[in-house]
Amino acid sequence: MDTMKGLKRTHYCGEVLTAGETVTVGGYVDTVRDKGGIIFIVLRDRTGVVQLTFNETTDKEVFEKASSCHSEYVVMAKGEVRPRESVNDKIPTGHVEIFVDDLRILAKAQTPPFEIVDNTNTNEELRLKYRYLDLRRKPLQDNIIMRSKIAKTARDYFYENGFIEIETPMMIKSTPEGARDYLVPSRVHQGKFYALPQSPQIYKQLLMVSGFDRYIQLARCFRDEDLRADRQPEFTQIDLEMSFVDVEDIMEMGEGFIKRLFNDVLNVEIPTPLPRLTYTEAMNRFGSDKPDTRFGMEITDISEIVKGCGFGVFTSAIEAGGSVRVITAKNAAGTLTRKEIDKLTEYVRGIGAKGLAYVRWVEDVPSCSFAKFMGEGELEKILSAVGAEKGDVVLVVADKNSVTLPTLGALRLKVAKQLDIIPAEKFNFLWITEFPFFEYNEETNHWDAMHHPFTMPMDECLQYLDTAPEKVFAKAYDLVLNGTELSSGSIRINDYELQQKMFKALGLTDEEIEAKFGFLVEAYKYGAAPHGGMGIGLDRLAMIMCGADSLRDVTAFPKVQNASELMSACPSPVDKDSLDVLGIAVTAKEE
RNA sequence: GGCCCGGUAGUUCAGCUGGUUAGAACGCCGCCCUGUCACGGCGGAGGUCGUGGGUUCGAGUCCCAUCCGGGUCGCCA
Repeated sequence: MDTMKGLKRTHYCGEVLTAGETVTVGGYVDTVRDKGGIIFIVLRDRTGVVQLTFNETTDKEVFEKASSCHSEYVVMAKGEVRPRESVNDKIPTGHVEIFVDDLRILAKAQTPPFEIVDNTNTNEELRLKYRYLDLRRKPLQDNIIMRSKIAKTARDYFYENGFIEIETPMMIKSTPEGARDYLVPSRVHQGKFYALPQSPQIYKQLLMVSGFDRYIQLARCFRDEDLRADRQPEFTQIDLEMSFVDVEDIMEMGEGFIKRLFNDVLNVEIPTPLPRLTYTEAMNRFGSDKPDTRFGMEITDISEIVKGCGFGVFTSAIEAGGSVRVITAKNAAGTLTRKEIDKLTEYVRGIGAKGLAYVRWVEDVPSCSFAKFMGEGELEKILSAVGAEKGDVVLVVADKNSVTLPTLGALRLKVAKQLDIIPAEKFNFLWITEFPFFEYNEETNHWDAMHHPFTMPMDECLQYLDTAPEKVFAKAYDLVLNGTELSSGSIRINDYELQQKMFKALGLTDEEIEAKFGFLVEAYKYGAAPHGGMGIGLDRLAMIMCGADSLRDVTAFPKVQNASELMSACPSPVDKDSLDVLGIAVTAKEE
């Protein structure tokens, strides 16, 4: 093994080099092409690749060393840049090569368990076990580098707008509401626990009480809930809070950031102001509070048309206060065969609907699952109301609104994916505004806060707080990108009396308020400017900007579905002494 | 916790209604080759078929259980 004594790197592999200069590069051996009397080594670092050339007759010793190199060896090479005899147009450095006169093998490498190539189809499980090798691959390196650019742009933008970066604690008081907390046992206070923050919510509000006015943090957040492709148990939020502001001010700041970010990082122009939908409109048109607006297939309410028809499933849903709604999949009759529609029916049953009616218009006479209940001309009326034509498939759900809308919303996405009508290159941003403040919990029979309990109701709704919770809407706004919830924010209650009233409306007793949020409500007694903020999901933002399908592709060391990390095999048991110190006994079955 | 999909050389896969010695490609090893760049040529090694049971004369293949991974529903104020 060699040392790098006497060598100092002068260039990265991906840099465009000028013929004639002498350069020193370092990197990983990508491929060795041994032609006999001449050897080509492709050297790779995070910036790209460059070809090293060795000639047997020029320097036997260097040549021998080159021939002993294998994939993934770590080497440094010094030599003269020369134009190539045959140019490779496929790579940026393809017109030159480095004719090496000093080669150092700094580290040998075992053959990796999978090839380090850009387009791998190696099982992700194996790649995650050897994550450090997977991260050598260019697509992942590019993602991680783009994520870094996003973080830098966030800091640049918010610093320029007068924000102050402040770190809030990672070990905080557990407030067992919403998502499950990750708990950290205390050695000093046996039997007591810290929680890892689900977000810095309370602390950033307190920073406003303290008068910092504008706060920003790239905040690590933790939620002990099951994973999804777009959900990791630990994640990062671009978390901000501002004082002396109302809804418009924060949305404006958020939009400015998005515009700047996409321009700086992707060179994409995002037109502002971003489109807005109220929550109610989003639900009615798209069946979702995070609609993907890159395609149409909006929901139509046909209750008025079918309310007198002979189909009991429709009429009874309407009579019970629900509705009959449809989505129309254009030119889908070919893809959505009877068999496929049966699958969709199974799917909607799985998410709470009782069934799925359909019209599949493939022949001159549409085939309709409820045709025998339709009177003269009724089906035609429905089809014309929803703008259906030959070749289309109309999917119908009848139920209470809390079922029809989300079901059709989910169906809309599923069908669009099946039909492959979602344009991948679009970035459709959308604000969702005017969220209902309360959500009726049918299990507990009381009203829960839909956002969090510190959210300010809209000014004109304050009068209904005691009398009609369903009429209260919140100063809350979500930012949606291509059907993914990117950001969530609100104006907070800065008035002590009002906060007390909200807690009461949510059914919290004085004791509960004191135990959970005592220090926070106490703080508001000492005066706080009107304030609000938002938290932008950095991981999801990076995922979409990289065109990745999973957060794992933009997270250096991600967790898998059961929340373990395959490389280090955590979580793991700890020895008995460690538990004894904490006063903890494990009663659950060991894995 | 429920449902669906997957697990066969280092990797990606094939392997029929159960039937000789489980194949291919890439990778790896050896030899040859002075302009390759998906280098090429010749030769070679490499398999507890995720694991444990069961059915059978015989199991990669059928059955049961279990582990691991992915997706999804629940969950995510």
